[in-house]
Parts: sequence; structure tokens; C-alpha cells
Amino acid sequence: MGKITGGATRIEDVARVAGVSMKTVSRVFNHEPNVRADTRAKVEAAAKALHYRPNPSARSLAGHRSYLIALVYDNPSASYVMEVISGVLDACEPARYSMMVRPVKLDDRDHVELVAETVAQYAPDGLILTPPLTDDAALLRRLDAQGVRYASISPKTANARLGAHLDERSAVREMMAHIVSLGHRRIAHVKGHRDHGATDWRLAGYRDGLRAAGIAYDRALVVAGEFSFESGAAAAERLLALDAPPTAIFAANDDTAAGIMRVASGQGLRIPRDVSVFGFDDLPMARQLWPALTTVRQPSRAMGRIAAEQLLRAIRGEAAGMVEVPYELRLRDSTGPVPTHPRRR
Amino acid sequence: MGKITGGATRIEDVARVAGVSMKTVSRVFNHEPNVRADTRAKVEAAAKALHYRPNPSARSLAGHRSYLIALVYDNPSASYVMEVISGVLDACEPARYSMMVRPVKLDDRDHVELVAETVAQYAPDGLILTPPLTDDAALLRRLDAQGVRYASISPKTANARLGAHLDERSAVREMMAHIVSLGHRRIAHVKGHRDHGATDWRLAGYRDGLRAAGIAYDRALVVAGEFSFESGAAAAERLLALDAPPTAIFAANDDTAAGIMRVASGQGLRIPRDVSVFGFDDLPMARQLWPALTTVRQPSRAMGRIAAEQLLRAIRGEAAGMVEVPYELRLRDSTGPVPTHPRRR
DNA sequence: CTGTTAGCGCTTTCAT
DNA sequence: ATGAAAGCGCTAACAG
Repeated sequence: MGKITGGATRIEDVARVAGVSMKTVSRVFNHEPNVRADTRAKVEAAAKALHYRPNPSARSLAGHRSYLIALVYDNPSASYVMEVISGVLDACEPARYSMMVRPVKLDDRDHVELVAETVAQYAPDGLILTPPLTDDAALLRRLDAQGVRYASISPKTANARLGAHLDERSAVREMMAHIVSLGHRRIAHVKGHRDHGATDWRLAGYRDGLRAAGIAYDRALVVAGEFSFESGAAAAERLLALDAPPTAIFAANDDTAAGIMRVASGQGLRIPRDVSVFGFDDLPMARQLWPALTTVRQPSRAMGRIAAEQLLRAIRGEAAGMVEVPYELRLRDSTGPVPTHPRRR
Repeated sequence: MGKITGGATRIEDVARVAGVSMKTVSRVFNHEPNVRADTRAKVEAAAKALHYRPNPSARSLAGHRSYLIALVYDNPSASYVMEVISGVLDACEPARYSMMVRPVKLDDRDHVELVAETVAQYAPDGLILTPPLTDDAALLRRLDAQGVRYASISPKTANARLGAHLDERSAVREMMAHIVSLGHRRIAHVKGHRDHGATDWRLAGYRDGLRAAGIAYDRALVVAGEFSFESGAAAAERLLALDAPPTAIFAANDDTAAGIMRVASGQGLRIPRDVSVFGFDDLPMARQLWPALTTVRQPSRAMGRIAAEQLLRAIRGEAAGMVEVPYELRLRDSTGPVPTHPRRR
């Protein structure tokens, strides 16, 4: 019946068996100092024997803390969110925190209210924000006003003081160097959604890459997108119809790359023989595309874990900050040498 | 700071302003009977004016219930789980319940212990199980022993008394009828993972479809799979190498279908001109495959919501059961008329 | 380093 | 239909 009472042993039982006070048991379980090692051992033995588990409700009621953190997301991609969820849980378990999730739609007028409502109702000790919510000024303002602590994953601005990020700009720059080394000079870019910070970082990396190779920036080769399959497809229609089409296309993310690949294949082009395509994220689907997609892997699960760890450190009053995590280039089959006889229309 | 105390108004404040006792406020908030309409109105007005929100910890500590349900999954597919999460949250909100998630790996030796541990620690009022955990005998036995209530989504056996399911067998039978109407007679099937109930239902539907069309069951056309892209690819290699290859392939799910399509395309076959392919699930990727995949849509979000609703009804002591939800056939571009001149190897 | 006391905010039980 | 008192299991504040 999920009853809490009944068989459940309480802190009092542990105290009696261990021959100490309730408060001492509490100290042991909360890793507080000022407990002799042998006392600690006695308590731990008693707790183990009795299968004692602190009651979370009592703990938070008496402690004026919820021991809860809320993950807020506007589902950019299911696999991304699932990875982040796993990472946050990885951090919560050893800290004896629990996690709740709060999906919101950035486009809904009242999304700030929805988050504020969750905060008011459940009083989480902190929030984890995923992009693009990390850069939603109205939301951040409200959270600051409410005095809610939050950690950001891949925020756009350097303002965010807590969380995890990846040097996307350098990652793209590095990937561009690889593409250039394959002989490409006409490299296009399909940008991400306006509101996402990643859009800017990835564009900056693209420009860095061009500059490093001494290639002029060509506006005609940079088209809008919105991190979606559909926007990739639309962008590809335009790019491939140019008089001098690109020999390589950098998609702002893997979904976009999938859309590009579909259109290119649909036009009878072979990848990478006729055109190279590369993305960013390394979603599971990247390996399932045909050919398998060259992309940048970001360790989403680790980023979720690290962001949560930093948040928990801040909650405990320990030093915490914004942590940079490493990326990896995944060079697969969707990129290859530049065509020797460029296609002309 | 996420502080619970401080500005937070308590039930006592509401009682004072409304001029009633704490217990009456409690009655109103818990929808208990025996409150006069005007008293109820007074309480609601006071609560609204004070922005009162019951403290979840106090509520569950005093009430001996956690007002929490746990969603347990072994990530069959990220988008599936995300949909189910959304559905469960849809049901939780109006009921003032919260949801926690507990990912487990069926292959881990101790997965039953992990779930039992979560139950012992958080005392959720119930669990939601997703496949294939719905059919894990060891887990179910343990939960029954612990006296934990649970609702199942798409369980294999009809034993499950609570939850939501879909008539997968009829869905496949109906899809088969459509394929047969396109002229196909050599229809192959790539099965799902052994442990999943869906594997059996979908195979049964396939056989029903053959029988209805007067087509003999051909063992050579039914190959093992495990609901994955890779298993689909492997199965396709075998099926397409047959002396008399199938003209249509029913993949047990969309991931499998994607693997089949990749191999078929890789061999230079055109879909559906040379071979038709259809799946089951209607994941978002189904529309992004090229050509777009014909498949069966199951309303995962609604199923999550309904399973949670039934669970909550059972928790409240109301009548609840296993609810069947409707499916939809999504006829897209990966299926077409049977080739007039069948390929021969 | 350890213990005592009070009380977190709510629901229960029992009374009226 | 409504209320008063007790107490859920734990931690805070203080005492020693």
C-alpha cells in the first residue's frame, strides 16, 4: 500500500538500538561533523540492522528544505532530455536528493508563471535549466526575484554562474579544420534557432574555421534554420539550388543534418561523394542515418550530472561554478574529400 | 532560497481569515464531503487571497501517504519515455500528486532490488510500469510481496489489472489487410525482442493477417529481431538475400524498420517500388525517414495519462481497471503496390 | 562531542 | 457539518 508507517523503523528506533540520542543519529545521516568515529560506527550498524531509511517528508518538514531539485525543459529533443535526466539522477542519488521534472513550452505565454508555480508549490532547493530556457530573460528575472537557485546547462551568456557547458565554438572550429583538410572551400552553414545560445556559438566556430583557412565568409552559404528536421530540409533545397552549390554543409545540429541528407538523397546526390554533411550533438540517430553522420559529441548525461552537482554544492554552501566539459569529434561517413569535378547546375 | 518557511502562508492562516477551523480548510482542499457550500466558498476565497499552497511534506507526513507515484522504465526509446512522462504528469497535476522517475536496466542483476529500494525509500503511493518491465515476473512478484500498487502500460499478459493497453494484434491485422490489398503475398516479419509482450501480439496480428488473406505462413519470412535499428539491419540482410525475397516487410517497430530501410537503400533498392516496409509505434523519426514510414500510431502520452489516472483511482479506493485505447494506421510513403515484376536474385 | 526540547504544517481521531 | 487535540518523523536551537 505504499504506507509509510507500519513496519518502517524510525530514527528513534535506531537511537535506542545504538544507545545514543536521536540527534546523534541525525548527525550521522547528514554527515555532520562532531561525531566520534566509533559512535558513528555504532549508529551505522544499528541503522543497517534495522533497515532504517529516513522519512523524506519528515526530513524536509523539520529541516525547512525540500531535498528536491526540479529539472525544467522545453523538450528540444527527447533523447537529449532523457540523457540529462539520467545525469541529474546520477548526482541526486548519492546526495539523497530527489528530482522532479517540469516540462514547459517557451512559446506559451504563461511559461514563466508555470515554473514560478512549481517553485511556489514544491519549493525545490534549486532548478536545473536546459536550453533554450537557460537564456530566457523573463524566466531568469523571475527566478532571481523569487530567490531560487538554478544551474544552467549550455547557457548562451557567460552570466550564468552555475552549471555545465561545452566549448561549442572550439568544437566547431576544430571540425571545420578537418573539413578544410579534406579540400572543401565552399562550406555552407544552416543555422540553429534564433533563441538558442548554441546558434551563436556554432556560427562563431564556423566563422573561426573559415578565417583560419583563409576562406571569405559568403552570406549566400549561410541560411536560417531552427534545429529541426524540416528546417534542414528547407535549407538544403535552397543551398543545393545555388549556381555554385556548397561541397560541404555544416548543420547546426543532427536533426537539421538529417533533413539536409534527406533532401540531398532525394535529389539523387550521393553523400559524401557529391556533398559532405556534418552536424552537432551526436544523437543516437546520428549513427542510424545513412551514411552515418559526422558530428560533435557532447556528453549530455555528464553535463546533467555536473550541473546538478554544482547546484547541490551551492545549496550546501560549498564552492561551485560553471564547469566546462570536453567535446569529441565523431568523424563518420557523411563527410569525405571534396569532389574533384564540382557539380554545376 | 527555496525556503519553505518565511513568507509561506499556512493552513492556520487560511482558517483564521475564513473564520473556520484548520480541519475545515483541510476538508476543502482534500475534496472531502460534509462541508457546506458557503463554508467551502469562504475557505476558497481566503486561500486564494493568501495564495495558500499546502505544504507537500507536512501533508504526507501527517497523512501517511507520499502523494507520489514513481514511473519505472527501461528506456526502450527516449521519445516513448518522454511521451509517457508527459502523460503521467498530465494526470498528476489535477490530482495534486507528484511523479518521480526510476530508470532501471532489465539486464542488471539487481534491477528488482533497485526498484524495491526506491519503494522503501520514497514510499510512493503507486508505480507506473512500462514495457518490458510490465512483464518481469521477478519484479512483479516482489512488488506484490511489498504490497505496492502498480499500473502497467502495454503489458503482455492479461493478468495486469490496472493500466492502459492497445489492441496491437488487431492493429497489425488491419495493417496487414491494407498491405494485402496492395497486392503483396510475400510479406516478411522481423520480430521484436523475446522479453517484450508486444513481440507476441504483433506476431499474432501478422499471422492473423496472413490467415485472413489465405496466405500460408512461411517460416523463412519470419526472422528474429530485438526492436533495434541494428537488428533490423541484420534481418534485412538475410531477408533480401533470399532466393524469393519478400515484397513487403513488417518490422516489429519503427527502429527496426529504419534498419531495414537503411540496408535496402544501401543495396540500391527503392522503397516502396522494390520493397515495401512498415513498422509500429509512430515515433517522430517515422516521418523523417525517407520515404516516410507507414506505421501504427499508439498514443503513448494518453496511455501514460490513463495508466496514471487508473492508478490514482485505485489509490483513492475508486473503481479502476485496464483501459484499452484506440490505435491509428498511418499510411505513408514506405508502402506501395507490389512490384509487377518481382526481383529475383 | 552529545543530548534535550520544541515544533515544522498538516491530517488523524474523536468529539460535538 | 464542524472543531480540538494529538502527533506524524525528523531537525533546529540550545544546553551541557
